[in-house]
Amino acid sequence: MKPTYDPHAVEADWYRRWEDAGVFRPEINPDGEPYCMVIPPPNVTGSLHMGHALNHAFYDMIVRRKRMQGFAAVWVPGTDHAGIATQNVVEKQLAIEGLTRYDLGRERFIEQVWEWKRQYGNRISEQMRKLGDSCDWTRERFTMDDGLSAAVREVFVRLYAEDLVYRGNRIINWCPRCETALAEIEVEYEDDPGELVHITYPFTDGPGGVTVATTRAETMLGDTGVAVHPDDDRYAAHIGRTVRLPLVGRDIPIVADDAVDPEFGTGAVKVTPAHDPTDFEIGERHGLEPVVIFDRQAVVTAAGGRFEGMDRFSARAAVKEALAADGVLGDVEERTHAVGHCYRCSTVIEPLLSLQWFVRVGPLAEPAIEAVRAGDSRFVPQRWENSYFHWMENLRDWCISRQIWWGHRIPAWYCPDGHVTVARQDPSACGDCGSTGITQDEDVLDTWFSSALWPFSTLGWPDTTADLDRFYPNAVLITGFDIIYFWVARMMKMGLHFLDEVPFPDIVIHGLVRDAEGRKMSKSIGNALDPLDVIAEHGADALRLALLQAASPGQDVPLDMEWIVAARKFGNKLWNGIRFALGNLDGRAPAAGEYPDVAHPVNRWVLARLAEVVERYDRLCDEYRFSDALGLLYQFTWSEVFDWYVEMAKPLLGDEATRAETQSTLGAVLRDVLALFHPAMPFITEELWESLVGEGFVATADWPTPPDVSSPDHVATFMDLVTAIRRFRSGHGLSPKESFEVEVLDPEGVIEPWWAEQLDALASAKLAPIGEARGAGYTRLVAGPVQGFISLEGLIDIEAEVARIQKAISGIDGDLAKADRKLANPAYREKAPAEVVAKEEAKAADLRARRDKLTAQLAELGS
RNA sequence: GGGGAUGUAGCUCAGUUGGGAGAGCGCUGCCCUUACAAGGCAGAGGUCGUCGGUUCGAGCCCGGCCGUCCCCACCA
Repeated sequence: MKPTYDPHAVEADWYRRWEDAGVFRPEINPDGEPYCMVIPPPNVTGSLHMGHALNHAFYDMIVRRKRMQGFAAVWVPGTDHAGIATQNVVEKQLAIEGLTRYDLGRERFIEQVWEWKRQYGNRISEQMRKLGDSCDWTRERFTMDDGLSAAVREVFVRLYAEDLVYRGNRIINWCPRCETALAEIEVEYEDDPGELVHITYPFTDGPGGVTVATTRAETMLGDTGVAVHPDDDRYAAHIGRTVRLPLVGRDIPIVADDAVDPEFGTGAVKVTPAHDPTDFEIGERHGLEPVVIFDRQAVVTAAGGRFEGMDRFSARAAVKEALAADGVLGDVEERTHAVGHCYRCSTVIEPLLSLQWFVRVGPLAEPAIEAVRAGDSRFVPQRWENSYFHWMENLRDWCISRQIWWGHRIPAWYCPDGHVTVARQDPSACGDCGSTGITQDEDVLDTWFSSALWPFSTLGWPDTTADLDRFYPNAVLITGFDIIYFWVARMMKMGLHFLDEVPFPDIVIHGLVRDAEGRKMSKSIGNALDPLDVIAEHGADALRLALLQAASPGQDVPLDMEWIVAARKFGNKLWNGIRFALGNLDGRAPAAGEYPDVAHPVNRWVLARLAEVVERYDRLCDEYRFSDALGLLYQFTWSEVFDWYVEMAKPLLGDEATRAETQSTLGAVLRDVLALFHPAMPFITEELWESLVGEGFVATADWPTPPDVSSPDHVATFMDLVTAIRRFRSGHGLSPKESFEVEVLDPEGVIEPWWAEQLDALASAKLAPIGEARGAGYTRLVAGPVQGFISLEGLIDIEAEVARIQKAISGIDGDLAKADRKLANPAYREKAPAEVVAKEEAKAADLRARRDKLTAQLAELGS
């Protein structure tokens, strides 16, 4: 074995070996309880980023542990066709050749996208292999494959039959660049600078007029009314009158509507039903006709008269200019306001009246809310439930049609008479009138429509498959809070509606990966760490461990290269710890699950600690507290196993009487450490397992369940003495090589023969038993059950010793004062539990005794 | 305008039934002790944002204030 851990060498080959052996298939534990997780499907165009790395680290931590625990555990991988995103990528590629998708036509364009998918679509799965993600690739799915497309169609048809899917003319969010409708949630609002423009609309039946305020002057071309609040005294007299729309010349009525806020602007609102959701509703209530003035690229149409052909921003300037020329333009004040942007391309959204398909979400949301209230699904951390409830209770219907080509085409056909046929199989004639002149809806479904079915469509639904039967509901879903609404809520709705069961009982929410300064990692800031670069430099194990340790439940994850370097150093530590063991074991470590019967206190101590650690580690993992779990294991491994146990094992290995049991103990402990770390650091642990255990994969080894060994309590006393001696040495600048004689008083008979050998090895100190406490000329090291004294003869630095003791005294004074104050309080004695009081009394007595001894010592030192 | 999170060591963060303040990194000193200098040993460093309340006892529970961040909402 090489003396330095090299992640590249270690990570090169294991993935293939695991996959070849079928380790990642649930069939490897044929009798195990099912435990299924489905991956949040990455976009097929995607490349692995830190968010994936974090999410996958959680998933893999869970699935690898469950597999070792004997579950028929499976992590189902797959990718999402990502409608708009993928279409954009391919369109950009075409643009290089000077082509648009219209040049190719629908059929050839889609074929082009499939071609792209064939060529680049498995990039991300290759990257996942580098991360070590233990997915069952034999079950890999794609949201546009035949099975999932069938599921999509089945759901659409059934929802339509139940009147939960409908087609309607509504104001939707339109992206003029993508040329498609978007759902509410796909719009990102930002506070952008803008201006509030005042325009006066003159009365048609007399002098004067009404002044309205707007941030979108150009939409006045589509105004068909002016609205005021019914209780607004300023306008009460004008309700029912008409004004003449400047530039256009249309006569439009003044109506009264509750939706108007009298406090805002002038209290009078121009109403543009075709281009504003609120205005649309006002228009419906008052019979104001919508006038559409923008086309699909947000260019003014013929309805805009002389402004036809201008895009909306040019039109805004031109309209203002024209209004000013007409003398009806009033104050223009600067004002920031929330402007919607497309979440895919950031283009400013245009609210537009158009005919779209919608999901009626109210009836679907109810059971999904109830399921979380009833605890059928729980969020971890729980506080996300509030957001979930708030969201679900305020849903608007979900616009699911998209005017793009890449996606599941809506299975609806129209005949010349306006009948709609929705069918599982492509029909050849209208379902109502039998007309054969039918045409299919041009639109495709929102990508999230298919994502919502993912927990069961991947398992074969609507067919009744063995996998569906076994693996639905899934065990747990892990995701970032940013897609709770996009995805989690919708899976809940669809899962409950079509399978009558929540898709997963546990929903674990994690944060975003941020840089060392706490900024969101993004390509534009240039602060994004590329997981593949990190893996290339430090290995996937280091990346995974760093992410898992840094990720407190539900919190954002600040990630600095230093964390990764530290994690890699831990890998090196592990590597060398095993190297030591291999040099000292005669054969291999005991097989998984085997523990030696041990007699020596040091060996018993480490096994007892191991048992405690495993128990706590398991509990933390079951609560999805991986950061705490790994922190615990890391601490145990480095500080206790390596820093203490391995050092204490050295003399034991050299002694014929203790050699064999110490070899077994060391082997068993390190073997279990490897197993416990495996879900977090799969590669290095597998490599080391091969050397140390030499049998099977750690990936399929039994999860450690160490025996309940009673812990010898005087090992801790011994460790205290060692530390005290080292501290004394360090405080006096004494060489580590210079041997000490430590005189020990042992009234309780705690000291055993092994102390002498160990003390020599760990602290270069010799034990000299004494009958009574030393006084003048000595200094006291420890004052527990065992007291240790060192002769000050020949000790140069008396001053340092005085300082050391004084510091110790002042430290004790603080604690003692606090304890005394507490004990002097009658209310405390009365109300605090007896054991707490007793503990406090013992503490005070101990502090007092130590203080007295130190004071006496100080006197003896002549100060 | 609602809702949520957060404020603990120089930095990033733990601290879950309220009962003697922790980790990692950084920093200081000593040490190349044959598993590991990507290491070992020892150490310094905190009025737990602030004010008040509950309690025998508060980093933890309650309220006010200050700071930072996020989400939601039809401010035209």
